[in-house]
Amino acid sequence: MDPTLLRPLGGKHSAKRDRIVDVFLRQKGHVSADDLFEQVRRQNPGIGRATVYRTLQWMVEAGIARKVDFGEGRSRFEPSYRHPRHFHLICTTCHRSSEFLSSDVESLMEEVAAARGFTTSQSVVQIYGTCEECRTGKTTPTIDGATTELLFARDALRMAIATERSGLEFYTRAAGLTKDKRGRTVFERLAAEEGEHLGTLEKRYRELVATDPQLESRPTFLFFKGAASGLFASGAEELRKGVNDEQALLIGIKCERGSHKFFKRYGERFEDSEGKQVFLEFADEERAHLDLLIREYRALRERQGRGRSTRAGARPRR
Amino acid sequence: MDPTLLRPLGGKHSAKRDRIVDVFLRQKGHVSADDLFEQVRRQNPGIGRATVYRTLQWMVEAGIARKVDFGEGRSRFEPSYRHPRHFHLICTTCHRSSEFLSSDVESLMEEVAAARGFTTSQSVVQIYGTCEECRTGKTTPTIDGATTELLFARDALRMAIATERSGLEFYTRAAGLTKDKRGRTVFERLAAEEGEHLGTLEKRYRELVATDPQLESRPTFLFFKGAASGLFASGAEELRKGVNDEQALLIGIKCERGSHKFFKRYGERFEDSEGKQVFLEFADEERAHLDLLIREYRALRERQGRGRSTRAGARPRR
DNA sequence: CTAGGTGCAAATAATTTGCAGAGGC
DNA sequence: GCCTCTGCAAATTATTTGCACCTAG
Repeated sequence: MDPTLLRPLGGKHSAKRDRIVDVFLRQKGHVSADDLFEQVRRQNPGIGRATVYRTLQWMVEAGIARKVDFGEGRSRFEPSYRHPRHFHLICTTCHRSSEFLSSDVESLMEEVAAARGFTTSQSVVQIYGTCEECRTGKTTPTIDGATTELLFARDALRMAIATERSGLEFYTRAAGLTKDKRGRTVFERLAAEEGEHLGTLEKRYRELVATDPQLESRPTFLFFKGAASGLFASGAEELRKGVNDEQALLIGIKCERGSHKFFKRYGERFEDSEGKQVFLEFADEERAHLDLLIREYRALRERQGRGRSTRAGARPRR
Repeated sequence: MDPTLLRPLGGKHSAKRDRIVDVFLRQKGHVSADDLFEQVRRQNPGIGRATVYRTLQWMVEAGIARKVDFGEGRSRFEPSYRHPRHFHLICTTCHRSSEFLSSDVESLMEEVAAARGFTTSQSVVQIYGTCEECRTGKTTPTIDGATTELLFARDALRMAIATERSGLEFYTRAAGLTKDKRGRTVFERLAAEEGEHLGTLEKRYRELVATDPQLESRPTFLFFKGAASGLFASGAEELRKGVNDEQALLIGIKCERGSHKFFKRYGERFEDSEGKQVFLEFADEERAHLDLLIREYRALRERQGRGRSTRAGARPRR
């Protein structure tokens, strides 16, 4: 995680190397070795080109930097500590590249690698083609390094909001449906908490958007069809079909499991430490919800005299 | 599709260029420009290095070749006419690479590109890490260019067999379950046809495996979680829960739709023209099954006096 | 006849290396 | 003091280009 932990790997400390690393980490987009050399040179004459190359090489080995190839005949580098794996759409006409993140692609790649007994250290996804602008002449807002962190935050928040919104709907509906009084109280409590989360997230979202008026109109950065977005929504859908108390609990358990995973996964990737904290906190709370629902489910079954048995609750966490 | 169609693009014919293209297309793995130059030189002295470079450049533009970068400081090339998009697992220790294909990754990438208004010409997925062999010392069969087509056929057949097998189970079970005589006949007929398909596919599979005794033990090449593999299987599962005639038809419709799509998609990619034909033929037949089921579904509803209405059948094809 | 293809050798461009000296531990 | 880092310049490597010549259409 922390790049400084990796730094000592290669040998002795050196002021010059530290300067290079420093300049590099401040970089926004993708630098070529020579770009970096010039930048370093400007602030710090007396550093040789070879040292920059050597340091770059060492940073890649140490996992601080990632080498990317846009097919221009020279390599470019990017700091790797942010989004361990983001991908590139590369326009072969204007030679600009825009980034995106896709959890779905990531997890599929993990599966494939695992199936082949391959231990992944890093993955590259590059899609070459023609960008909208080059094809139609219409200007589209570009995504440069500077904005990716904002976009990440924006999209993660959007998804979180969608999740909480449908969570709220789900629990409200479930509370209305549940006959058992105790169960109803649980659902009401959860609804209240989701509502609170929703408020927090929406506030953060508004604040974020306020920092950059164009932010909302920029294209999607984070693609994620999995767990989060549709989870509670489809749960609410199921409720509409009519279910009994027990089924409602089971659906809730499934949803919270996904929800917890979502907040955990993206919380860890947040760069903005405040945002990260919010997400990780929520992850914990969703976990607590999950446990609550599981307890409730067990209690229900026990009251029904069926005891703990066949399904769910059997693996309360993973 | 056919590379020869693209050949005239760049200008005049030239015997030398043709020689280079020829040697290149015969290549199995990933050649570097210099590798190719030497190969060409061997058979055909008097061809200059520059010409090889120029031809390679031109082949990439024309779509005959694909440039891949394994981070060795030089480019490698592969013929692109086979599998438009396959991906690489690259071992950073032994520097060997093995290929795989994943429909799921492909379709996700298509979605992302489309969402950004990006027209894709080619995509690169490279996963760097350590292969099983380098990590454990155990030797694993490698996949070289020579075997990918066989592996593709093997995996496509395996999936097809699994599909047909569960299709057979599904229809047999459905026939047993259906009360209506006419409906039963339909299911029986479909069961018979799936059984026949299954026979054909198993025969092809046996023949294929006979050509290379090690084929079965090689690792998976084609990863595909989507539509096909689990479709009928989950359909059969649903049947077990108990459904009425109408529901059985609806499930069948869903399954056939996926099945048709599967055979179509992979049929198109088959290199072996006989295998291709089988798949495409099956795709047509599955389509016919689909139409039959839809007709049957409508008839059923009409007999029940409910007429054509709300769901399914509304969009018989897409 | 002429635009484009080709060989060779020279040029370029990115990156690496040899070596003498500097600096951290 | 020793081992590693560093700057500089020279070397190496992959790829491109200039130019005179050749060849298909």
